[in-house]
Amino acid sequence: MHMKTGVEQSVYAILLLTFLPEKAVLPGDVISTQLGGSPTYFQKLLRKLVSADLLASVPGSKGGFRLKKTPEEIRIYDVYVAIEGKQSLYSSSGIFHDMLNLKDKDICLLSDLMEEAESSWQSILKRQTIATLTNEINKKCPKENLDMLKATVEEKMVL
Amino acid sequence: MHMKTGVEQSVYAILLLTFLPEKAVLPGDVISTQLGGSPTYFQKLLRKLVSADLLASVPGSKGGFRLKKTPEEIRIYDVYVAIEGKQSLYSSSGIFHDMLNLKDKDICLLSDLMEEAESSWQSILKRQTIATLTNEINKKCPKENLDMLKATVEEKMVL
DNA sequence: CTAAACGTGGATAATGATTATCCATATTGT
DNA sequence: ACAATATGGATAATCATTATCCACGTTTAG
Repeated sequence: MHMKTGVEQSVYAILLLTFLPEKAVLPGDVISTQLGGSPTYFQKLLRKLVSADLLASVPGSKGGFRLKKTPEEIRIYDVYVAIEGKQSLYSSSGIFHDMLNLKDKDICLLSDLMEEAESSWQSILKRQTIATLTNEINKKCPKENLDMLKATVEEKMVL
Repeated sequence: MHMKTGVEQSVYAILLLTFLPEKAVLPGDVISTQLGGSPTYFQKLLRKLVSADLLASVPGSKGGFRLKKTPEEIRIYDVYVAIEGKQSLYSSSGIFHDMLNLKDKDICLLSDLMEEAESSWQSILKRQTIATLTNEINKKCPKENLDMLKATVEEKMVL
């Protein structure tokens, strides 16, 4: 049981896009080379973020991706759902049914507990947004490195 | 990201063992046929539960498994850890480091949030024990089926 | 109007984790 | 001694995740 690395990659990709000025756009290749993952898989991730309405995409030459919502509106939970889907962490395999020879196939002793645990987990992920992460960047990393990153984004962006 | 089915199987295996009288023991094969999983894999699961000190095992003819703790002492969380291990749901892939060219490889914007979410999730799983599940059995399943299960256990147990 | 740069979508392969099987060994009861 | 059982290791099968490739549509530049 482990969270997909795609969630982390997506969060940082979105973070990168927060440095774009209004209406500018960043090509997928630039994003993936900056973050260092596989370029083709990154396109798939970005695609999911577009489907989830977190990013907007512009096709064609001078195309790329930009935020569709403000950093304040994008919760970490939204990114998680965009990549992992809405399926819950736990789902009964029907073993309780087998053990007791029950007629009702959906009875499960654990489901209530697991749902409660998961929603407790989710509530934390709903509390923080991309905006809160950008605030923490300054505390966690030297200004120098951050400025270098911003410079790269401004250099590579289009429009 | 999905919980292993082994966790659910283990919980129900333990539940089954709560029906054993003191000092009696149930062979692994009986457990797996009653729950309907793969027998050999079930042995592996039971093994992990023994290592985690939740079950005691008796080798040899007339051997098998029994609880090593009372149902009140076995938290769902303990079963989870026994099967899935102590590794956390999230672990940074170091992508933040790559993105910003940092020297310190362990900086990650998400780790605090994820740890908080996970510990919130765990706290729910620590609240309920096998004993609380046995209490709920009576509400969720007809007495008839439960009695049949208990009869089977008494028939198949040894010692 | 053509070419180049980009995103889209589908098919499919590579990788890795989980589940399952097999076998040799040790231990206990009859 | 033999049968039944747990143990532990090696390994295979299965499945989800990650990665690659290619054909296609759209936009911009020349």
